[in-house]
Amino acid sequence: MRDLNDLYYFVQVVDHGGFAPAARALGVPKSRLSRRIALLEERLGTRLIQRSSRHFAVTEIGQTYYTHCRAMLVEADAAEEAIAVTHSEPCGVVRMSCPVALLDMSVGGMLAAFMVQHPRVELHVEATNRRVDVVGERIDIALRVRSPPLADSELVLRALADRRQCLVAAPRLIQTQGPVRSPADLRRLPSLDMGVPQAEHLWQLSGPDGARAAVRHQPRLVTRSMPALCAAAVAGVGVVQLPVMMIKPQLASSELVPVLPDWAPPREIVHAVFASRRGLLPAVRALLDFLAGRFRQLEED
Amino acid sequence: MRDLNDLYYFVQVVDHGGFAPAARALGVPKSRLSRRIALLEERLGTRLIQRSSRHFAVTEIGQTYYTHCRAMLVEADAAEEAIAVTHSEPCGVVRMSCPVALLDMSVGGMLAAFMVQHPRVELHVEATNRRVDVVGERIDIALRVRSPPLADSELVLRALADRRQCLVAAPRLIQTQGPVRSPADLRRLPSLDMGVPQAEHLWQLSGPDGARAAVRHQPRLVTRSMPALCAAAVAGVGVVQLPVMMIKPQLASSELVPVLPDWAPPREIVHAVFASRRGLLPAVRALLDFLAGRFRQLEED
DNA sequence: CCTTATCGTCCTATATATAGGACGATAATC
DNA sequence: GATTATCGTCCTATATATAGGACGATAAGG
Repeated sequence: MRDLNDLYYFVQVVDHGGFAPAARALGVPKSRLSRRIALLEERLGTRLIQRSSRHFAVTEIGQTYYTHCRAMLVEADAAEEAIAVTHSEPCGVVRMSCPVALLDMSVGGMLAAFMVQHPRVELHVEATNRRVDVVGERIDIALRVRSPPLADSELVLRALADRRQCLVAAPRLIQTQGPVRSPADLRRLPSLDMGVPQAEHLWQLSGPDGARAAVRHQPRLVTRSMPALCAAAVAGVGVVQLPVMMIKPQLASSELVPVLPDWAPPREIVHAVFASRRGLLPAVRALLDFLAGRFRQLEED
Repeated sequence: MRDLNDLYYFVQVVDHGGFAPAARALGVPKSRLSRRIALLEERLGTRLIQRSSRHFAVTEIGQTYYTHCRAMLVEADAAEEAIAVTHSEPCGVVRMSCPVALLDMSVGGMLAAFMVQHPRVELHVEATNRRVDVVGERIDIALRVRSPPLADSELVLRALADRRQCLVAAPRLIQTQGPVRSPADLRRLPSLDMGVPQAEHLWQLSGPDGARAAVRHQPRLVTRSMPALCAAAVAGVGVVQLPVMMIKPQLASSELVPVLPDWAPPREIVHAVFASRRGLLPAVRALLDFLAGRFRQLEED
C-alpha cells in the first residue's frame, strides 16, 4: 500500500533542492528522506529525482508528479485548517435535548445568557422528556433529571445540580384541614401530581432515623406543566411535590408552605450526558462549563 | 508530525460506514483503523466520528474534514495516474547526445527507424564530441566512443558495439609506392587523419605476438568528417585509419584495401551512458534496447 | 593542488507500528 | 427471552520503520 507521507517528503525535498537541506528544514534524518524517496520511486517504477553526489535535478515526470503532490498537500492543509478554526473560539451548532419543565423554568434563561456571551454559537434544543439516543441521534448534550442511582452507561455524565424536592401546600389548606403530623395524615388532603395519569400515584418519603413511608394518593390534577401545578397549589387545590429550586419565590412569600418538612421525597440529579470527553467541540465544552456554573450559582442562592 | 495515511484511513472508514466494513474492504486489521483514527482525533483535538458499539455517525466537523480529505486523495490518485500513463507505452521526450560522426554514419538511420516504430516518442539529439555531464545536463542517454579501458564512473554503461579499426588505402597508391611489409614502411606513404590538427599524429599498432609499434605521421588531410576522409582515401590521397564497420562497402568493392592487416589499431567501444537503471522511462529503455539490437545486427552483417 | 566540508546512500541496533485476538456491548436472529 | 454474530476498543508479541553514523564522491575553500 502506498504511503502518502512519501509524497509529502518528495515535495519537501524538491522545495528545498536536496535531501540534506530538506532534512535540516524538517528536523528529520536525511537517511529517512533518501530511503522514503527511493522506495517511492521503486513503487512508481520511475525516477523522480536525478541525483548523485553534489548533483540534483528533478526529472520531467518528477515535475508533473510534484505538481499533483503539491495540490494534495494544499488539500491536507485545508483539512487541518478547517479543524483549527473550530478550536479558536466557540462557534457552530450545538444540538441538545432538555426536559420540558427544566427548559421552561431555568435552563431556557441560562441558554439565552450563554448565547449572548457567545454570538457565534447556534443551539438546536429539543424539549423532550423521553430518553434520547445520544449517539444515534447525534445529540451533543442531553440534559436529564433522574433520581439516584443513575443508570450505568457508556456515555459520560456530568452532574449539574442535586435537586431537593418537598411537599408544599397553600397555608389556608392546612388551616382548613388541620395539622399534618405524619405521612398517614396526608391521606386526608387532596393532592396534585407531576407527570401522566397512572394506576397508582405514590409519594416515597424518607423520615427521621432512616424511616421510610410510601403514601398512596389520588391526585385531583395530573399534568407535566409545572407552572400549572404551582398555580393550583397556591390556590389551595391540594398538596404537591415539587423541586425546591422551582418554587423559591412562593416559599419566600409564604404563598406556599412546607408540609411535613421532616419527611422528604427523594432528591433528583440534574445532569448532562454526552458521548465522549474526547474531541468535544469548543462550543460544546463552553456550554457544559456555562451550565455547570449557572446551576452552582442557583444552589448558592 | 501528522501522518497523511490517517486521512486516507479516515476517508475509507467514512465511505464504508464503519471500521469493520472498511477493514474488510481494504484487507487490513480493524484494530489498525481504530487506532489510527483515534490518534488522528487526538492530534486534531476533535471528534470526527461519533461511535459506540453498533452506532456510527460522522460529526459535523468530521464531514467538513472528510470533504477536504477526499479532495486530497483525488490529487494523490492524479499523481499516480500521471506516472502510470508513462508506463503504458513509450512516449515523451528522450534527450540524448551522440558523437557527430557516429550520428551521421549509422546512428542517425537507427534513430529514424526507432521513431517510425514509436510514433509517440520525441528525440532531442545533441551531436557533440565533448564529454557531456549526464546528470547536470539532464541527458537521458549519452552515446560515446572510447578505447578501452573505459573510465570508471558512477554512471551506468551499456556496451553497444566493439568497433575494430584498420589502416586502408586505394589499391593504386600501394601499387605506385611499393609494398608495405612493416610499420616502418608506412613512413613512405602520405597519410590522412581523423580529428583535429595536433603537434604530433600517431598510429598505435598492435602486431603478432604482442608486438607494439607507434608510427609518427604527418597527415595531408585532417578532419572530423568521416565521409571526406573516406573519399580522399578512395582517390589515393593517402593511408587512413577508419572503423571497419564504416567502410564495409568500400572494402567489398576493393575501392579500399587493408594496409598491414597483421598490425591493428586499437579497438573502440561504442557505449551508452545513463544515470541509473532505476526509474528509466519506458521510452528511454525502449531506445536503449533498440540501439543494442541494431548494433548487434551491424556486427553480424 | 591539497585539505575540508557536505552531498546522497547504505547498514544495523533500536524504537515504534502493527497483527491477531480477547473483551464488553449490543443488534440481529431464533 | 435466550443465543448468536458482529461491532469498536484494547493489549502484547512480533514485524517493520527509523536514527545515527560510516562511507565514497565531489564541490568549495585555502
